[in-house]
Amino acid sequence: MRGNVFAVTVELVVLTVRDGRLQVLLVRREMAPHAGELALPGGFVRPQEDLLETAARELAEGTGLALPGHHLEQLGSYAAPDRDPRGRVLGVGHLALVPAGSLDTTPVGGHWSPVEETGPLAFDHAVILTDGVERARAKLEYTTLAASFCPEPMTVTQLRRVYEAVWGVEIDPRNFNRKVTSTPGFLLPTEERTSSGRGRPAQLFKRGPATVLHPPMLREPPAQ
Amino acid sequence: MRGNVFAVTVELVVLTVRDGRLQVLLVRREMAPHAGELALPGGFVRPQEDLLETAARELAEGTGLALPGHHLEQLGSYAAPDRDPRGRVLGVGHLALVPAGSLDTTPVGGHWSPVEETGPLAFDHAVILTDGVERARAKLEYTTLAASFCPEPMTVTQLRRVYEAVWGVEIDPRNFNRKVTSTPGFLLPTEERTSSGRGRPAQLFKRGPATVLHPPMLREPPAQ
DNA sequence: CTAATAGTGTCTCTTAGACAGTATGGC
DNA sequence: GCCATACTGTCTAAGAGACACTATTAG
Repeated sequence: MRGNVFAVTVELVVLTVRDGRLQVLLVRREMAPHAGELALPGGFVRPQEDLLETAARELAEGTGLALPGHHLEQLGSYAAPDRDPRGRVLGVGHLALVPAGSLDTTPVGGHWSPVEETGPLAFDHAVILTDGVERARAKLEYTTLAASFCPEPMTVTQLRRVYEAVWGVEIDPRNFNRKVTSTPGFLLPTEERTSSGRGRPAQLFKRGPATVLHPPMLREPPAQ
Repeated sequence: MRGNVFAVTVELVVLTVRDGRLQVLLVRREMAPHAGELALPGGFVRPQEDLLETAARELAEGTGLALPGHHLEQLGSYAAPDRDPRGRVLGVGHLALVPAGSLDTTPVGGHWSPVEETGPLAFDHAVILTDGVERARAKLEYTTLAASFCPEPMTVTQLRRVYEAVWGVEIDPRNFNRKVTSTPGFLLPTEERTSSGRGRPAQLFKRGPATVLHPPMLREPPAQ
């Protein structure tokens, strides 16, 4: 067969919302190259694996979270000739969204870091992280993906906190409530309500079958 | 280095609008595997090339079109273990949009086919084609990418025909005109007008600097 | 009672969609 | 004149943003 020969890895951008901020799962590399530096979790694709299988396996190994039940999608591939000193390595970035609270214990060998406070990362992982964060921000606009950041069941306020954390903006609670509850299939009401908490108990919802938002929820102010 | 070894190819979904229909550039394979079958243009990534460089080179070889001036973006990677009988080959799909009329001569070794009328394609190229078409359809909603399908300068009607062909819908010319001319930076008016044609001459526009549409142009009817 | 959070209602402004009507060319 | 295409104007309905207000809990 003609052509150059590559090793292929999968890199994971695992995002969650903790303490009101968008955070990413990072690991410290134990082996060369870039030993001791922070990096995205990931690893080599095995002989009989498809890309999504590798990503799901790495997610399970790194966080203990299993599919289905968590959002996982491919971001894109990165193959600059000099991105890995060992030779030509093509990295396929993936985006995973996990609900807050599903990883109360610190994940094995990794830790959470606010996406705006990650220092330099190994390889080109900073670029992959930027692309993953932007993908997540964009998808909140026109899909119901924000619910993937929330445990089930959830309150409308929890969902709104996700939008505020991911976009870094404040959203009017009343207009937000009207928007999400009037979008068919976004949130399915249950009969239950929150029990703890200081104020009036909130109604609990489950994720609905809708995947796209029509019309979308736009984040940018009417740009001048 | 651990891990499996891959060959890496770039596959191109080159789209244009001809005769009021969305069409894709296909080539007939000369060599095994899948000799004689229709396929997307593409080829192996060379030792010192990045993915976008390979895609630009293949686009130039297959169509004679050179970057910059044409839209080219990565779609995603396809790496099912059995997608190529020669062994493990990872294919990176790319989407290219070329203006109608920039390829009046039939491209070397290829031909245009309406996207709804392509028969079976070699490898998993039908999947890549579907993903590319859906990406193009989605991007028309919230970007100014439709202008990449038009030669410069263009009329508002030409731009509307692009939306109608890509989405397969009819759009009210008057509302469309109001929408695109009131979006800052989408179309830049010129002093020129069309000379040939049967009716009133139309004003000619150039592509503006805007890349995103705020608010977007939604394609789906208020779904019930 | 007060504080805190949840949820509803109302008004305005913008914009999409559905039309009618006018303008300017070729023939 | 006629026809074709380009372009403008007007009305209506839907949704976003900006508020005031009510509801239900803990203390």
